[in-house]
Amino acid sequence: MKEKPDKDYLLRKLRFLPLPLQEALILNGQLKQFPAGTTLLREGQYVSAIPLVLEGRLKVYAEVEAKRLLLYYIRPEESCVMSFSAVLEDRPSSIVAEVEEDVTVLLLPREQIHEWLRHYPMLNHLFFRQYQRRYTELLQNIEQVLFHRLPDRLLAYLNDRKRLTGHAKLTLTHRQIAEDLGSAREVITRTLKKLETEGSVRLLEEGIEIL
Amino acid sequence: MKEKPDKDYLLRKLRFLPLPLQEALILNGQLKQFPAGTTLLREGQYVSAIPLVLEGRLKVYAEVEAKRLLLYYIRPEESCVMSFSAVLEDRPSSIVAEVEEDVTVLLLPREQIHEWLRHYPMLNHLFFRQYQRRYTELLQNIEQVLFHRLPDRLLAYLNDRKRLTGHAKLTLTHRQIAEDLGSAREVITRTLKKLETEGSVRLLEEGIEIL
DNA sequence: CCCGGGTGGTGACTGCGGTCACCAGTATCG
DNA sequence: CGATACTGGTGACCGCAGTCACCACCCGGG
Repeated sequence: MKEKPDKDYLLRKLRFLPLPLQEALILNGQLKQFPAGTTLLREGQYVSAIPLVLEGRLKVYAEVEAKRLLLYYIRPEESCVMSFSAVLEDRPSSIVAEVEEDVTVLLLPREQIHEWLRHYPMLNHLFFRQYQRRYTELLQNIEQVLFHRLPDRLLAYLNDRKRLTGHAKLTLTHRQIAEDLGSAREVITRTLKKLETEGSVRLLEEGIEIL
Repeated sequence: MKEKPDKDYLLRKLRFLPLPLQEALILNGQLKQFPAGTTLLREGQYVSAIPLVLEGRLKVYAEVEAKRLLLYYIRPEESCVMSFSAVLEDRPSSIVAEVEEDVTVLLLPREQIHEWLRHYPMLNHLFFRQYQRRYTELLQNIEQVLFHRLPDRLLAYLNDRKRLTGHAKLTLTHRQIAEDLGSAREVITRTLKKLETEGSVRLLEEGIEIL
């Protein structure tokens, strides 16, 4: 029975949940930290725990034959719906999760999940909301891909990043952007130039400024 | 208090659910039928009930500026996740639902849903599975759109239809296919020809045969 | 009967964006 | 110091697929 020094931290981070659920999660969850750049989950892997992000940010991709498409970000108080399905259906993951900003996650062991879902309506509700959010996000994404041209998609992406980071100046390489959008580096360069002449962005040495 | 003559029918169709839940659904649900071609739900509409399909088939589209993309089908014992979110979050629908084969649906009033979700773990589980299924379907869809060419997408679509209807001969117009794939009629004609020369399909007067 | 609506079929054009090849600038490291 | 490996930048090319403008059918209704 080792005393958990993290308990105060956890209690603070889990305040958005009802108390009995907090206790259960703290007792059975596993607190972990990962530095930016870590790949938490690869395609085809099985998942043994559902991650609940407390701090930092994860990026989730679909990956097909070395090509990637950014699906969504996981921010504090959020979780990963793909891991839900992997756990609830016991199927391998079809996505890739990477750490974008150093994260602290609470790993919820799959054994207890079903029971918790029954006992704590709040957790159930949280999971539902997650599914619903991710679904509409994915839907918007597919609409972007199918019905909008690259300039629009790129601008939408940049605005997302702006909201996400809180900065109007983004320090992203063209290559990174290309990967997130499933496009090519040169194409992004060209398109950014185009957006600049249109006055939507300004290209600086330090990064891209959204106007 | 009118006697429900549909009760036997409903009991038969709801056998996949536990008995108390069956009773609750039968008591409060509304049985409805719609002929093929009916549009049940338009973009921007609010939803007041969650449809549970008992017979027939619905088609669900995303619609953006007169362009469509087929998202999924709803078959017996299934429901519509977009209506979940519309009900649970009280937001307007962003999709279109059409009847493809005459359907019988049981409409579950939104007022009771939350309570049922709490009281009947089975319903809760059913909803989760629905979300999960739709999510992976949508994911596959987006991968198709982004990473695969039209011939592949078309072939995948045709094989879906084959599984769905059970017939290897499909009676679809090129226009219908184009709408489902968010493409254009002429393009589908061309691509079908290409698939025929490759030996993947055979074009007959009565329809398309999948080989 | 013709007319209007639906089918499928085809050729020509076009543009988006992915690919290739290459260049220059900068930073890091042995 | 040169070697290497990142970055962004650019011009040429080209293929997929969306669009336009047709045509030939076939069918049902007035």
